[in-house]
Amino acid sequence: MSTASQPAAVRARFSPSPTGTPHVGLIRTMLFNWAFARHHGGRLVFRIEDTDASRDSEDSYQALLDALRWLNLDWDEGPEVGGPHEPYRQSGRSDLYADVARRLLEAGELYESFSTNEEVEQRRRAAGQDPKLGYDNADRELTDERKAELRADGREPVLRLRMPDEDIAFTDLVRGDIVFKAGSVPDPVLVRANGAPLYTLTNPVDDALMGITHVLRGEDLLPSTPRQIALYGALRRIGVTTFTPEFGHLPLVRGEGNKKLSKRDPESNLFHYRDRGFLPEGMLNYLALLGWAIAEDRDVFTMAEMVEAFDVSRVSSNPARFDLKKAEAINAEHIRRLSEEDFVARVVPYLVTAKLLPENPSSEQLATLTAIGPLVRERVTVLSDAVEMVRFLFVPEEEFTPEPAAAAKSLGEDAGPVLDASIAALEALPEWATPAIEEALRGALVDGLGLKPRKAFGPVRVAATGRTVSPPLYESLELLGRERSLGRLRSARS
RNA sequence: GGCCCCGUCGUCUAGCGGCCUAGGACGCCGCCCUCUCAAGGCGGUAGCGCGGGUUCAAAUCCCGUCGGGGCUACCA
Repeated sequence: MSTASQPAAVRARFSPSPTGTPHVGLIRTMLFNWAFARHHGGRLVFRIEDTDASRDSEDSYQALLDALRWLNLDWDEGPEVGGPHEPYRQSGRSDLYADVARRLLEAGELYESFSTNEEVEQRRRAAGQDPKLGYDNADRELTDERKAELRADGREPVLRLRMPDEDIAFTDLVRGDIVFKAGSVPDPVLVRANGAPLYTLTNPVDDALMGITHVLRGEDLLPSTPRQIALYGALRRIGVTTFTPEFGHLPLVRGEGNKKLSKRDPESNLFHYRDRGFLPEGMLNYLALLGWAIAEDRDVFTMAEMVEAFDVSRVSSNPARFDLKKAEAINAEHIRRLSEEDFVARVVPYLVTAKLLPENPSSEQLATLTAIGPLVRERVTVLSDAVEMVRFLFVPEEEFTPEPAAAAKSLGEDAGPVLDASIAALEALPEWATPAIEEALRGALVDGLGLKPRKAFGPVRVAATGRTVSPPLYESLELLGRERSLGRLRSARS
């Protein structure tokens, strides 16, 4: 298909419908468009396709903005930033569509169609064909008299696009040459009988009006490409645009099993990951891996590096399964790369949500968190993991109590001597610091009681932190302080 | 059913005719380190769907076949 007059400057776009919660597949599409536009120094247009009032919602629209802002994916034209093609929400562009539709109809590119689904189905059956073949283009050559009769019957027509009777071929940016045989795509409805424009009209018309040069979207939209290219032909003939954009179809993101990740699947909800404490950079890095690789031997990278290296033609055409384990591993790596200060800043909101810290933590609390930070940073895969890991440091003393399972395992009968020896050794300490604590405990338990290190510290750990798994013990005790540490050991003893 | 897309370890991928005895990552298993858990180090497990053809040579090209997926609305 012709792409003559292709402009030099890249203009990509992201054009979701505000339905439901932001979906990881949708965000992956945004990410690739963003990286593509940024890599080529082009512009990214963000457009909201809200022409279906029954499904769209303001909440979903707000959630979309929220998601993009959280991820730091910005756009050059669109909601909240404006641009030369306002408005960027299709619900505010009705007049534009009506005008283009009228011109298309006058030029004979569109025609009035009165057939109901039932009638089409009947005709298909009568001809011995599968009704699933859809509309049969039967209304293409309706006479004015016939149309008048139908109108007199109280019927109102939809507007359909007259598809060309030839193969439609194009070169997909990720898949290469694709051909749809002539006659395999029925004339699509572009405008409803009530005059409301459909996605089939609004999407290509806006792309044309906004000068979009590259359309990167999910593979699920591949079958709609021939009719869009056909519409583009019509739009060029009536002078709405001078070129047809290039198309690239991104592989589907699948969930467990082989099915496309559905919006109904909780694993597809982007906010689910944010709530658990995925970092934006970790999430984005993983999403980028769904269909793209920065290098043969590397899979952790920053967005700046992605922008630098991104190349659509290197996007895989295989569907990709969303693998939570891998996503977590990538995220954990990004967490470890955080500076100490940054890690603390990012983890605070999760501690606040867990009610371990007040909205405005005291400088003392922040100092404690900063001290324990590096030790927990390498032990979490998502930020919310930090909550249970530092709980023992921030929980009100009267509420502190070892986890039952941990207590059952490590604070039984034989823990008595261990706790007694620990208490005695720690009480005698002149200085409450990690090296001294270690020396005292080792002396009392390993040398004194002859215990294996592995065995020796379990009861102390559970008594002091409440869990069998904790940050390193001596550091934890130092931060807990002499008073609280000894208090907990004593109460575990009784 | 029709149209279209896809087929390399369990998963994501590298591979674009010889560098492949198929590389990396996650996962999984083992060992080391070790106060728990991690992190880190070392090692291991596992794959070109199948059948033809082209070629001196095929994971790479062609055909077929089988399998998976998407779409098939007056949704987007």
